[in-house]
Amino acid sequence: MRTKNKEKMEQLFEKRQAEILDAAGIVFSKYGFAKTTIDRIASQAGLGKGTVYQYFKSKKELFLLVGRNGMDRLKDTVLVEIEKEADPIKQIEIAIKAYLLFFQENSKLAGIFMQEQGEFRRETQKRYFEHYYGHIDMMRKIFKKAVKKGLLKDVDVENLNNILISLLNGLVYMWQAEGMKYSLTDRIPMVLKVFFTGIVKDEKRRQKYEKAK
Amino acid sequence: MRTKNKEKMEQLFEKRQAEILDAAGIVFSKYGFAKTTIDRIASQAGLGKGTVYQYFKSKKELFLLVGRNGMDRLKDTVLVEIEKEADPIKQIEIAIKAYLLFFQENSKLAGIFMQEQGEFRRETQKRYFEHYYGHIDMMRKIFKKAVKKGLLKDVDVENLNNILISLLNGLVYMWQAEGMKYSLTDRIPMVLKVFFTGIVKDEKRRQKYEKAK
Amino acid sequence: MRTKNKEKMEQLFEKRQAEILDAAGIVFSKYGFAKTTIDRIASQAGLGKGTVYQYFKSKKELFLLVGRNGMDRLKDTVLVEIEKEADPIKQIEIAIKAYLLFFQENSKLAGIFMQEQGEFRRETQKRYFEHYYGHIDMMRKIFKKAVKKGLLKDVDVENLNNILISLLNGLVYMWQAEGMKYSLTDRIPMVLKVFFTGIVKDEKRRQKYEKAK
Amino acid sequence: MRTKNKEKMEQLFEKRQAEILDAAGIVFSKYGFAKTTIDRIASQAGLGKGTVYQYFKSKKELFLLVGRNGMDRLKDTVLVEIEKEADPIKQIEIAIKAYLLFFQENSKLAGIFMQEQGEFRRETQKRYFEHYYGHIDMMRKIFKKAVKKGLLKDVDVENLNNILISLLNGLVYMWQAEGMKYSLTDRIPMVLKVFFTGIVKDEKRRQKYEKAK
DNA sequence: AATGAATGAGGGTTCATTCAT
DNA sequence: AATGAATGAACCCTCATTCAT
Repeated sequence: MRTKNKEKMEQLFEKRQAEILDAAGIVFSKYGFAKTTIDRIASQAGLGKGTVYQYFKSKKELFLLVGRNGMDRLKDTVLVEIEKEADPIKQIEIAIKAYLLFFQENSKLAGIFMQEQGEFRRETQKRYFEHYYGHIDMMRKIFKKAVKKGLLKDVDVENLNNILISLLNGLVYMWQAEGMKYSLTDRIPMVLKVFFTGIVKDEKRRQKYEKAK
Repeated sequence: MRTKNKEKMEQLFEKRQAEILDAAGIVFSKYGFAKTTIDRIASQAGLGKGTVYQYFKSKKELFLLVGRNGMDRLKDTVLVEIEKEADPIKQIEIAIKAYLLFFQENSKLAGIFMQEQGEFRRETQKRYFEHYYGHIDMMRKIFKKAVKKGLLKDVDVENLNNILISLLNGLVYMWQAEGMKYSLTDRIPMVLKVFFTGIVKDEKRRQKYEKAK
Repeated sequence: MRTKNKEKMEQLFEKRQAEILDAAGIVFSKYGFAKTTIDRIASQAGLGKGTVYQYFKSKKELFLLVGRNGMDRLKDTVLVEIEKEADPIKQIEIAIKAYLLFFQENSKLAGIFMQEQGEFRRETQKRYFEHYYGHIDMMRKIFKKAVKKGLLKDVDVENLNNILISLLNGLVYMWQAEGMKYSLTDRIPMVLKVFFTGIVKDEKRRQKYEKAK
Repeated sequence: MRTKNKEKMEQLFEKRQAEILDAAGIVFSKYGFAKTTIDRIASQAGLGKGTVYQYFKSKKELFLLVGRNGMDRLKDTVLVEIEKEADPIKQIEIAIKAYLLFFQENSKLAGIFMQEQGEFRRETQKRYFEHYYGHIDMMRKIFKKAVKKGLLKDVDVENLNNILISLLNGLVYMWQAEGMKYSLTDRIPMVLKVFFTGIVKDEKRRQKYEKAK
């Protein structure tokens, strides 16, 4: 009986937490960190201001958790998709698709990640990238496998991974910055084409750029 | 006489403005927008707080102008370099190099651009990209020329341009976010290789991704 | 049957009340009024926060009752001791001893009385002294008796009483303020000597101060 | 010129500080620490809230400084009076008079000292008594001199000093607590009589209490 | 022109109190 | 009767901006 009650309480607690996190995501993404007030988050969640503080100890923590939460979901989403495939090249393709689709569907998060970098980079640098890691590391392994199998050119995987992550982030940031006026996922074929095959036509010229590792 | 005096005054005014802008750049990049106080900017510039307000109407304007200023310098730098070359592919190569070199040498600006996106995206969206435009448009023309000359694959230039800008921005952001622990310019060869020739080795597979426009 | 049940209930109620009062005494004396939270009192009492409010209507009332409670115990203690003696001078001696011993053994209360004066003096002035009264009045009567019997100099009893109470309170306050580093009861002989016989040796000089009533 | 200007500024600064300290003294003594708002202090001083914070870094600091300030004035006042006399017994008499007169004229301070003890004793214990020290030490020296000269009974000076300070504090506290309904200075003759000559008439009984040191 | 003292709007946070379970 | 989740009033403090000198 007691145990059951306790469980119920915990479930309620987590439900509330999630509700507030959701509300916070909406408000933060709409107004940005600085102009968001706890009052607004509370009323967005249909709660009193004090209640928010029962679940999160500060505005900053709440903001950071919205971000972390999104990160986790991003990683999970990508992971789930990747595991459906065995071929490394296909996996890269899928990861790119999943990544861009995720932000298309969770566009609020793009702005929040950007803010987090801008506002809290100095303090959360390490923590921030620890969370990226799951994702980055996943990609790194795929790249390694692909190189090993001779499917990819023999390049430095770290470097390559860095480039892909940068490209994807950059696409999302730009999309956000331009007001999400176009479909992010529509860009996927072109991204794959460029990333996989490059843009230069002339073979002689291509050779020239193949030297890099 | 009068006129001369007036000119002198104007020169002095602009010199002061530039000094404050410099000071602001240093302080904003160190503490971020929110934690920067006008007091600190003033004392960094060796001036009184009130004086800052003689030259700029608000903290926000000052911040935005630091950004705009950087943007202008970025555009000019890239432009100057590009004009030294006639070959479009070389121009692209040069633009990439100049872009990354610029941020390596003006690393403060990367953080400021990031903040600007995070804090003021909502309000400055248009103005912000108007300034990117100079730069973006420049690239667009080069891509067009290259496609026309048959040096590049026949792809949608808008889309392609978008991808390159995203890649470069993404690289700079990530470099910043990771604490500028490595050399940004060292990545150039690899960036060129990927962007120009792609990463996939197997010809059959490459074909598959060439379909996109 | 019913009555018995009711009595039991009342006993339980009073037991709870006393428990909470105890807990409150501990917490208030440790953290002071302002920094004490009802939550802490509740958990010190092993109860829920809401329960505290079933027994006391506010934090302030609770605090004041802790004080009043202590007062009552002080008065009772002194009274019990005094009644063992008939001689007024002895009674004064005993009262002084009992007073100081009480605070030595209930040192928490000294701090609480001090706070009460500081925080609530303005509002509780009358109520506060009504409770002192029992004690003060007791002393007054003894002084009167002693003067009447010619054991004490013929001085204004009100005034004298005031002085003794002040002296004792002052001793306790100072002892508290200095961190209770010494034994309060060790001071008793000296207090008696001063209060009963004064400190001036020279008889001529003594005469000079005897004029006051 | 510059120097003169600087001096003027400093004078202005100190004048403002003193004004705020005064205003704070009035408000704190009227409402107590907890119920005093910085806003009220500011408006009492005829200033804006922010200005108070230019001169004092927190409400607490301000409160503590009001106290310390009073302490210093008390010590100075007593010192000045004492130095007018050479005879130790007279000096004690004068100190008692000056002490009680000071609080009669600065009755606000009594409440503030009380609060300080109640609210901040835990944190300021040492600092608090360091400030009493000037005063206490002064008295100690007088007592020593008086004992040495054979004017006082040969008792432990530390202990005696403690008793006098306690008596005086106690008188002030009680006077405060009872609403300052009577004149504190009117009590002086009686205080001197008791402290100097004691209250017991009967010589045989007096002997009994003379044993203590 | 340069200054920095004065200002007060604004919001994060705490916690006594309430009330539905 | 006991509980503790929900509440919102209350207040400290910061700092961009103004303005008199």
